[in-house]
Amino acid sequence: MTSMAQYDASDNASAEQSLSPQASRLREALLELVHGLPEKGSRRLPSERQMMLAFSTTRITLREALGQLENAGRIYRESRRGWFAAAPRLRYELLAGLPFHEMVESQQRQAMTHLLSAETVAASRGISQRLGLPESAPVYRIVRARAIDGRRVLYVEHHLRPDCFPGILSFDLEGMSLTALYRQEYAIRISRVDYELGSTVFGGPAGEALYAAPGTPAQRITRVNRDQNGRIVDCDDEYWRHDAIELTLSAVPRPG
Amino acid sequence: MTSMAQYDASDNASAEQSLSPQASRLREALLELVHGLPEKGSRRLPSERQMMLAFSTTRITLREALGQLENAGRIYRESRRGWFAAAPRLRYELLAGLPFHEMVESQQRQAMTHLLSAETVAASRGISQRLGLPESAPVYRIVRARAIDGRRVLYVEHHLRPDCFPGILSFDLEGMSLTALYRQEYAIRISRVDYELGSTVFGGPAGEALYAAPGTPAQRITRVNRDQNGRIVDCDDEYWRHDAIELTLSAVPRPG
DNA sequence: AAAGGATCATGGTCTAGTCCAGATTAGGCG
DNA sequence: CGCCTAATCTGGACTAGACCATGATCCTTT
Repeated sequence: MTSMAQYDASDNASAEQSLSPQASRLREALLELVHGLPEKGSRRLPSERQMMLAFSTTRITLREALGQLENAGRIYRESRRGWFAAAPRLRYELLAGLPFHEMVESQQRQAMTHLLSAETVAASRGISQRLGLPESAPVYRIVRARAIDGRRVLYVEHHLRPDCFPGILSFDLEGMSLTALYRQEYAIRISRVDYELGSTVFGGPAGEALYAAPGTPAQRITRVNRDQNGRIVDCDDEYWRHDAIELTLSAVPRPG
Repeated sequence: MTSMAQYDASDNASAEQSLSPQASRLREALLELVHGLPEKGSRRLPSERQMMLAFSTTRITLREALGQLENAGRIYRESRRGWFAAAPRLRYELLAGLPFHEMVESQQRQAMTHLLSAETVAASRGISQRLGLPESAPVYRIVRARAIDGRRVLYVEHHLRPDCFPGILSFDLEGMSLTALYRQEYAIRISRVDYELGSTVFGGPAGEALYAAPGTPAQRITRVNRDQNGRIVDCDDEYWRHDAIELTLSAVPRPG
């Protein structure tokens, strides 16, 4: 209880109390280190070899402790680049329907979008099913990486029905929000969403785009969007660095 | 792509493709092993030492691979007991408002609840804030562990406002759903919920109750419940084995 | 000043062990 | 047949290294 008081600043009394007693010394030391980092500027931890010497342990043991703190979302790593202290989580209100930039900036943080690709592709089986199209039908695919305060935390793949958004690929997809484009250029507004949330790991393009080491935990958020007429217009697959978000949701349960 | 085709049966084209090339051999072999396990009966993997010999590698390397599959939710471990192949995830429809047993049984699986404790305690700071009570005010705390098909996957702590549910601790809290009790005995129905979802790790009572090794990834679901008059009546903290669930949600976004 | 290349540091991967505590199991005893 | 104990097995924790590919940096060359 005492040793873990700072392990998680939040008030969850029951998880995250006393992890294994042996390694706790190391984790505590690491958390102290994390807390000692400046708010602004480099949130980078010393190199593994430095820390290993400083705490007089081995690399394996150190990495074990780092991995647990990574799972807890207190620190993260960029592949082959080092370990960093995690920033406070972004609060992602699922039903607010806010574009990424507005959501981020409303929390006094800086948002940035990188367009990775925007092209017409043949729909995979899963995508075609979700969009209600025949397999291999042409769809627009827009892939973006999004950053908060300079750190890439989200990899998104959008798949759009081309019949709903003809020629959308020629717009400025890096600067504008898709939902704004939908509304302004196509008079389509998202009025129903089906979410699916689950945990996975990074790997492949998503991992590379976010500099995430393979096997790192990730939060998957899949969405199917319908317009005001109930027609499915697009779907998207989001892969978040799991330490970067906290999802919130306020609603009326169905059966009441 | 090819090697990872079976790595995740779902259709996420972009994450989880090619993890590190060296360890991929090991992961593939482990996944084959997992797929070779019987649907019914023991889903247990061989001991680490056996696998290490079978794949002619070291324990450290093997455990690294196991850890990545654990993060991906393909396998899980019970502390000091061994590794097991994960079952398909339970679909948890957040807004369905279904009691645990109904949710589980509607998916042709077997539910079980273990009452760990039910008592009056002084509210911690966080709990009192969430319930709108002064700090250290008495509250009912009900702690339960819940299992699907015999495996404990959920640790829940409920905190109830005693003024809303006088004497509720003397009911059968193991066999009945709380929401059913609320409705039948107190004429209270939950008509608004505030969710908060995030990733953490197991440790402390939650970890022990689920046999989860410390540092294992967990899915936290926190909820504050209001009755038909908008009054906060209780809140709960759920800690799920992250491989055991997939959250779904279908709703109308706010601004449209 | 920009481009290119060489060097160095870092994390990623892996080997080969040891010791320990908790969980399981097989016996033995009442 | 049930209870208890002792032996065994298992994962948890840790030591002490090594090699490699990539990322970062600095320095030269153009």
